[in-house]
Amino acid sequence: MKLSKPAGRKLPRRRAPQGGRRDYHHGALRAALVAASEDLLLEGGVAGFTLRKAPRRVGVSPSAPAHHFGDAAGLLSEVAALGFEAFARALREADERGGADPARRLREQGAAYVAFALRHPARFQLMFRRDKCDPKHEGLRQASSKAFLVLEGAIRDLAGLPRESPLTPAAFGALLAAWSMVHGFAHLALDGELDRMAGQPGPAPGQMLSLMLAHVPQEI
Amino acid sequence: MKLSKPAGRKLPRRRAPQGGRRDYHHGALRAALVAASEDLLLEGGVAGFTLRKAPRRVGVSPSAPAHHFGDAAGLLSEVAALGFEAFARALREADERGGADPARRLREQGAAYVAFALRHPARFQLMFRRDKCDPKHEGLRQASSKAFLVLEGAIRDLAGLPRESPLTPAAFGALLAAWSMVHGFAHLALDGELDRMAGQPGPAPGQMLSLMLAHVPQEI
DNA sequence: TGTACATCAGTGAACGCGCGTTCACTGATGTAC
DNA sequence: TGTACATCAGTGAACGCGCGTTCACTGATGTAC
Repeated sequence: MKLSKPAGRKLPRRRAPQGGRRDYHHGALRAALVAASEDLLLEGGVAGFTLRKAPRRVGVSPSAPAHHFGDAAGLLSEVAALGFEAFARALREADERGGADPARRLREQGAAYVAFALRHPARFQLMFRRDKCDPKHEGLRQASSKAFLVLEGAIRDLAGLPRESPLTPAAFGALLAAWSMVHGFAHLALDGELDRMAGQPGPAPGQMLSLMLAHVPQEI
Repeated sequence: MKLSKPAGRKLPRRRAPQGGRRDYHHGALRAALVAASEDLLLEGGVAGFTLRKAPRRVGVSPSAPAHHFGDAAGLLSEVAALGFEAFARALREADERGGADPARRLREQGAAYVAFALRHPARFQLMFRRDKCDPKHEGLRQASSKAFLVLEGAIRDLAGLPRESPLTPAAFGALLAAWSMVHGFAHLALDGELDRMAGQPGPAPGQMLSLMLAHVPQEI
């Protein structure tokens, strides 16, 4: 029988806000579940996440997450939204590093895009797996559109278009080219295709990115 | 109790090679399992495939696939290898449509790359999920490298490099830019990002591709 | 041409596992008076 | 300031399910003599 629990391995599972007292209430369970989910994603990708593992990691019962998030999509949407917030921040910082030159801003954003994907592969993977998320999650929708607007801003300035006007077809093409390029590079790198290519004589993976970024649109 | 099977719903599960006789031996089980797996991938993506569903579809016992493929990775590797064969064929045909102009060949390949991904989303998804495949599968290795060489060929001709020489850094950058661009576009399209973008005023998804392909490297 | 036997191809019941979800419950917290 | 009570937050056992894998088995096929 496997019904008895493994003895003596109980980690202190809740924070004790004052002194050593154990609380029935966790106090910050919502945030703790999000953090645990990020760890799970990092370790096993989207497929490695389950709605049981996250509470287990926090030391809480399997039914606890339902209280805060409903189901898996609810929890993952929260994680993805936080990912997009950080992503948008990274893109904005890169954009500022580009100074007054829109072409340089675009290249800096491209480098930051790939860097984010490689530094946070789990977040990145999840962020573009909307099928795992709740399409009605407002925070996710807003955060992702925030990130997109940073890219669109640089394209707009490169094309000399004012903020409100619709994009011209040429500007649209440049936006798609830039976005697709860095997005594809990130995927190829994460899927191991670039390592496989590096078996042949050629530049090291680290140099590949800057060689490619030379082809980000310079003018519109 | 659920032990009894649903009555009267047994499809004829094996081919009867001569007349109506039912064989104990399937005759073409290997191919049938591969075909069933492709259907499963199409319906539910990589996550929708299981090693039990494929034989169930063919009308064969759950332990049958082990005989031919060992495990899930073995079966999926076969599917991925066939996918890469078809992919390489599509790229080669596109390359030929480009005639004597290497830049045009590259653009045609780009269009074919995306078209293949959108027409065979399940195959495409699996082909770049090597974690689901057996890294030692020889057919898969060869088929994928065959596809890659079609792309490399056009880049080489665009740069005026002979077949055997290593790629120059500039040629490498162009190769990465072209590949990443179409690969990223395919992913963005399959993940629904382009549809989401199409909510705003802008070109229709069908036009997006050709607007982007204008940015495929034209010279090296 | 016939027969014995090895090998091949597939069966089907059984295993233990982790999953998502449900359910009646209980301990802690906040609020009204 | 004290008390009653509603609400909130989390428990833990139980459910039915589909999964991958194992196992002894058996029917069909191919080969040697």
